Parts: sequence; structure tokens; C-alpha cells
Amino acid sequence: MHKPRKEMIAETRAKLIAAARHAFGTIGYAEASMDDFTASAGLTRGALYHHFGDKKGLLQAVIAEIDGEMALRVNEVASKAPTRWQRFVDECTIYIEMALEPEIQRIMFRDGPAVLGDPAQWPNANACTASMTEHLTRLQEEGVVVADVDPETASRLINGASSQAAQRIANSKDPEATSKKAIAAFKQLLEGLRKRP
Amino acid sequence: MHKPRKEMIAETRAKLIAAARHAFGTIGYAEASMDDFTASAGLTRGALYHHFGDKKGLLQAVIAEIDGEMALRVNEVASKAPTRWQRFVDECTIYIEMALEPEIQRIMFRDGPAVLGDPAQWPNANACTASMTEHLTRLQEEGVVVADVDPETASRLINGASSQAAQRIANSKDPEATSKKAIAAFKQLLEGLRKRP
DNA sequence: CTATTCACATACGTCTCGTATGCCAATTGA
DNA sequence: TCAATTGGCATACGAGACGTATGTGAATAG
Repeated sequence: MHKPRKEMIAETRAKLIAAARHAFGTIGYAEASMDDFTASAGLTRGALYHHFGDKKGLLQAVIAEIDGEMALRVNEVASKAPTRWQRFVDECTIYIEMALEPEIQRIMFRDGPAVLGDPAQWPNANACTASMTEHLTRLQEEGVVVADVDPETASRLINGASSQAAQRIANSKDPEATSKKAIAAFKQLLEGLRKRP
Repeated sequence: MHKPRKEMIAETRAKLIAAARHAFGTIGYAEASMDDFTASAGLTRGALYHHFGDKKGLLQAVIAEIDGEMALRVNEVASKAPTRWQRFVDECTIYIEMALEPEIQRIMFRDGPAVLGDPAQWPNANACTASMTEHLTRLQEEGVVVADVDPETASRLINGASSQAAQRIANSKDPEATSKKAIAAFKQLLEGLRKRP
């Protein structure tokens, strides 16, 4: 008795995404040969074109998967903070930590934007920013954050600063020390959003 | 009488850089065929490989040129502000405005990092950040900016936020309104660096 | 049980890149 | 002035990598 067809198809898709994710995350999108990584999944480019249209389509699928995982991790950790402001800051910090991972950094912050354009325009890959925007909106309502900033805009700026912070740490000779400096500077910038007493 | 040799060589280099800059800035690095844009300069890939080693080398040269121009523009405008803090804020604002130009955005903020890696590690392409770092250091000495942030780290974070702000404006349906929101949010973040009374 | 669909592989042409090689003009030295 | 040499740039060639068109065999439908 063989597996049903639907299951085989899902498995093929998953294998392709996994193989591509590994290749993109290590050698990078441009250097990843479709022949090579499809073969490493026991398939050929035929399957890839059938399911994802082209190389970019597969990258989109990989990005959607990673974005989902990042959102899970963010929500998981941020739900444990005492105040909403702290939760917001924690989310940002987690975000930086995730951006430290080579695979995420490469795919989400370097190759992704270069190949697919502005991340803000990606479909199915905005979960993290959405969460931060939500927090900011609430914080404004509660009077913690100054009223005259647009929450989504602020989220994007913070996003940009985060990825820079992560890059800086990742490329540092002394990641421990750099991490402290980067996170300190980052939190200081966030203070700018808070209402002063 | 022909032009001297040195001059011809410089001209060839300049033509290659100009052609590549145009191609990279419009269709992008990956899509730019070396055969095509060298031909548009009346040359072949032979000249390119001779002078720049490979496609990446040419991209580096293009980036160095653009970086020099950006630094000039930054210094030019920023020298007119009344206070040093204002000068610093002006520099950041100019930076965002420059990042709005499609050529700069594409080459300096998208393809460049994807192909050459972390901009902080680029040789001959840190003039703008250097200037901002300098200002921040001075502002700390003057007691305007909080002491416990590392100036260069802060510059890089600001840099990341700037490029995000620019992308957001550039891709907006209503650039005018988005620009206002982005710059407002950006300035609010900068406030976090200032000492509170 | 036949027909059809479709998931995936194979084959082919095209494009781009990098290297090896060749050529010609400009410089050098006597 | 004239050979020798340098080196700036072009040409030729081979190696992938991509996209498309086509083929095939198994699962599903009727």
C-alpha cells in the first residue's frame, strides 16, 4: 500500500523547500545551483518548476516558512514580560537575536531583499512587523508612547536598525562585547519613542 | 597627436564605471550582462577583467564612487546648521533623501550588501557613517548625547533605519505623506539619544 | 477497465561568466 | 630613428546555469 498522492506531493514540496533553504542559507541564493540542491533532495529541476514556477518562487516559499517560525518565536517569548512596554522591548531584542543566525540573516535580510525587493511588500512574510505594530498601537493608546508616530512606520525603522545591529554583532571580532554595545544603543533609540514624564 | 596613454586608460575606467553604474542602478546587478553594458560603453569584457578583475570588483568601484559623492553632499548641507545636534539631525535627513534615489537605493542598499556583504566592512565606502560617528562623539563630549552609547554602533543603527525609511517612502502610493510620517518617526527615534533635562 | 490527469524527469537551446590567448599601439632604451 | 617590450584591450573557447518543451508512468476518475 502506497501513500496517498496528496501526501507525496506535500512531501516533495517540503523536501524542495528544505533543500533550498539549506543552500540559500549557506552558500547564498545566487551561488545555489538548482540542479545541485534539487539533486540533494533526490529530485530534479522539473519538480521545482512544476511547484514553484522558478527560483524566485521557491525563495518566496522558503521566506514564508522562515517568517512563520520567527513569528512563533517572537510571540512565545514576548508573552512573558510584565509590562507592555517591556514586552515590546523584548520582542525587539529577540528579533535581533534571531537576526544573528546566519541562515536568517542571509535569507531574510540579504538575499531576500535583493531578489524580491522591499520586505514590506512581501506577501505572507510580515508576521513579526505586524506584531510590533500592534504593540506600538496599544502603547500609544495607553499613553506610554508618543502619539505622533505612525506605528507601522516605526516598526519598519526598528526593523532596519535591528538587522544592522545583528550584522554588526555577527561580523564582530568580539561578538560578546559588540552585542552589549549594539543592544544598549538599540534600547536607547527605543527610548525616543517613550513619552517623557 | 593622440591623447597620452594615462588619459586613455582613465577614460576607459571611467566609461566602464559609468556604464556599470547605470546598468546596476536600473536593471540591477544580477540582471546586468557584462557583455551588454561594456558594449554600451564601446568596449568588451576584456577591458573589464583587465581593470577590475571581475564583476564584483567593478561593483566595488561603482560603490566607492557613489559613496564619495554622498559624503560630499552630506558635508555640504550639514555645515549650515546652527547647532551641532541640528547638524547631526540634518545629516540623517539628507541621508534619507539620498537613499530615495533609485540608483543609490538599488546599488548601495540592496545589491551592494547582497553581493559584497556587510557595508560596514567595505573599503572606501564609509564616508557617511564616519561623519555621523564623528558628530555623535562630539555631541557626547558636549553632554548633549547620552554617554553610554557607542557612536559608531549608533551610526550603523541609524543607517539601517534610514534605508528602511527611504524604502518605505520610495514604495509608497503617497510619497509625500509617507515621507512626513517616516521622517517624523525617525526624528523621534533620534530623540532617544539625547540627554533628558 | 479504459481514459485522463498530473507530478516529475529528460533533453535541448540560450545566455552568462571566467580564462587563455592574441594583437596592436604606446613607451622605452640605445 | 628603430628595435624591443610592455600592457591595454579584444577574441575565442569551455563550463555551468537557467527556462522551456516534451516525454513518461502512475494514480485517479468515470
